[in-house]
This record gives sequence, C-alpha cells and structure tokens, in this order.
Amino acid sequence: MQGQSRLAVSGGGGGDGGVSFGAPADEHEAVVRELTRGHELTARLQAEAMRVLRGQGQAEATAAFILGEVSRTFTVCLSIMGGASPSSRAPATSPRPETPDSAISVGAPPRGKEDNVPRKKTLTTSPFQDGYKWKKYGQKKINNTNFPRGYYRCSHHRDRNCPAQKQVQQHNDDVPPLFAVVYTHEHTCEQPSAASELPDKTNSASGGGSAAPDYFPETSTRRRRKSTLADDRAAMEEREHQVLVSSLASVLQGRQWYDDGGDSRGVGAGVGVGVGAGAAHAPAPASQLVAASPELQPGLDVSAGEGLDVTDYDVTDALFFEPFGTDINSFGTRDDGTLF
DNA sequence: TGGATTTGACCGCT
DNA sequence: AGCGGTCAAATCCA
Repeated sequence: MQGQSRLAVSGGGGGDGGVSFGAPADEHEAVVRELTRGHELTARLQAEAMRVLRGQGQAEATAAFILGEVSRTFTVCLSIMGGASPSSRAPATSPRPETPDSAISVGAPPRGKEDNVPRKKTLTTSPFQDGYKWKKYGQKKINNTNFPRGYYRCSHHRDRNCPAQKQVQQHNDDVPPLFAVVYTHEHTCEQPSAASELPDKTNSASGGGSAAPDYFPETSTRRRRKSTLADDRAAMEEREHQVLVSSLASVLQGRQWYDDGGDSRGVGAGVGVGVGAGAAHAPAPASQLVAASPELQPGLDVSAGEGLDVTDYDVTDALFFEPFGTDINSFGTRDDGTLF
C-alpha cells in the first residue's frame, strides 16, 4: 500500500459516488493499480508475519485471519473495479470455465489490430488455470516491459476451429507474481477439461499441454531443457503440497480458536515457502480445502462439516480466493535467484 | 515419430 | 521505421 495515493477519485461526484464505474480509463487504471499493489503488499506482509509468528498459536491465527480479511477486501475491490468496466467484459456466450479464481478484470482493452475483437484483460497469479488447454504459438519481448509476452491459442484451434486466444505476460516481480492475461475471442469448443485441472502440470508430464514455461519467462532467451522444467515442476508440486498442509493448519488453528472448540489438530507441517501467502486466503471455503486434501484430517468427516465452521464463509470468498495449493501459494526462487 | 515449445523471420499497422 | 502479432523451421522429449 502506498501511503500517499494521490488518486483523483471523484468522491461523490458523477452521481456514482466514490470510485465511479464510469471513471476515465486512466483514473480507473490508476485505482486498479493501487489496489493491486495493496493486494500484493498484503500478501508479502502475510508471508513475513507468518514466518515470524510461526508456531505461536493464537498470534499466528489472529494475524492470518486479519491479514486474510485485508487481502479479501482488496480482492473484492479489484473485482468491483474491473468487473464494472464494460470494456473489460467479454461477451457471455458459449459456456466455458471461468478465468482463474484470483483473476481480476482490469482496465480498458488494449489496442489491437482488430478493435472489434472481444477482449478481456485480467490480472492473475494463475494465468494457466482457466480450464482450457492452450498451445503456445509465439513469444515476444514487448517494448518497455520486463517480461516477454506469450501468445497462446486454444489447443482446438485446428481440429475444432476454436478462435480463442490469450496473451500472457508477467505483470510484476512481486511475490507472488501477477500475470496480465488478455483473452481474445470466445471458445467455440467445449473442452472436456475441468476448471480445476492444472493444465500446466497435467499436460506437461506427457509432453503436451499449455504454457508452463511462462512461469520462467526470463529463461526464454536461452532455451531451458525440458528435463529441467520437469524438475522445477516436480519441486513446485511438492512445495504446493507442503503449503497446502501448512496453510490448512493455519486455517484450522484460526477456526478452532475463533470457534472455541475442538481439539488441537495442527498439522504441524511447518514448511517455509509461502506459508503466509497461503494464510492470506484463510477465509477460503474450508470444506473445499479439506476435501481437496482429506488425508490432512484423518478421521474428520469434512463432508458433514465436522470440526469446521463454514457458515461465515461467504460467496465472495468462494469466488475470489484460490484454493490452497494453487500457484498463488507456491512461489520461491530458483538457483539463480529469480522468482517463480 | 508425433506433438510440443522455442525463436528468428516475416507481415501489417501506425 | 518501429512495433506487436503471427508463422514456421528447428529443436526437444516421451
């Protein structure tokens, strides 16, 4: 959060009140930029707080809960800002999986060669978890940007003539990194892949699939051997699992404390990377989280809500927070010190 | 060998 | 001329 945002937010002006949906594009983008920054910094603060408070019971749970709420607030504001921008909306035509859970529609559509082409721009930490399979057909270094832009087409571009495309470009160098994703055209194919599928992982193992290499954009100028990518991915999956365990432990500790009930179920997998970021999403639907990893709570009937109070998890949480274990919680550094 | 990504070259627009 | 978007040959892996 920048302490001195000098945004010309029209308080009460324009009839909308506050940050008007009809604000000029640059103003709108400025607001989104500041909110995004705040969101990112909150995530970093969480990471740091969780690192410092690890194992400190109530203090850790309290910090996780409060910071999670702060993070949630940013997310909701971003969704309002982006979602209210008519230009950022793609026409709702063919049924398709939603963009990633953490996706945030932002700003005006970029200029393109075809201005009548529907575009939807989002900021997301998980640019590839949108339920579709993509084939990369190009990558280019864009002027005045730090990261190259990857060009993807629906993998059914050829066999089903699906026109859907997207461009993925890392947005910043923060932790976790945000990716700007521009979707163009609607899918005309009906892909069997579920939205929960992680195409960058599931497909890469068989040599196919989408854009995992864009998690390592800085390596694009020099080709990485795929075996190395596979190694990185395996390590990432391992980290995600560990983060899932530890994040869930934080959540359960927090719920237990606030619910004033239940025995100590701390999973106790104190794993370094990304614990705080996981806790950032403490209000995520707990049933979903545990269901995703039932082995974490042996003997606990999650489906019946045992041991968990999910009544105060609202729809917003379900909509805007990523499940634990997805890439927002899984970041780290490579040997060369770069982020992934 | 098939299917994927990478990356330099090419093309069209401003 | 410079830029972004796309093509396609080269390359890699299962």
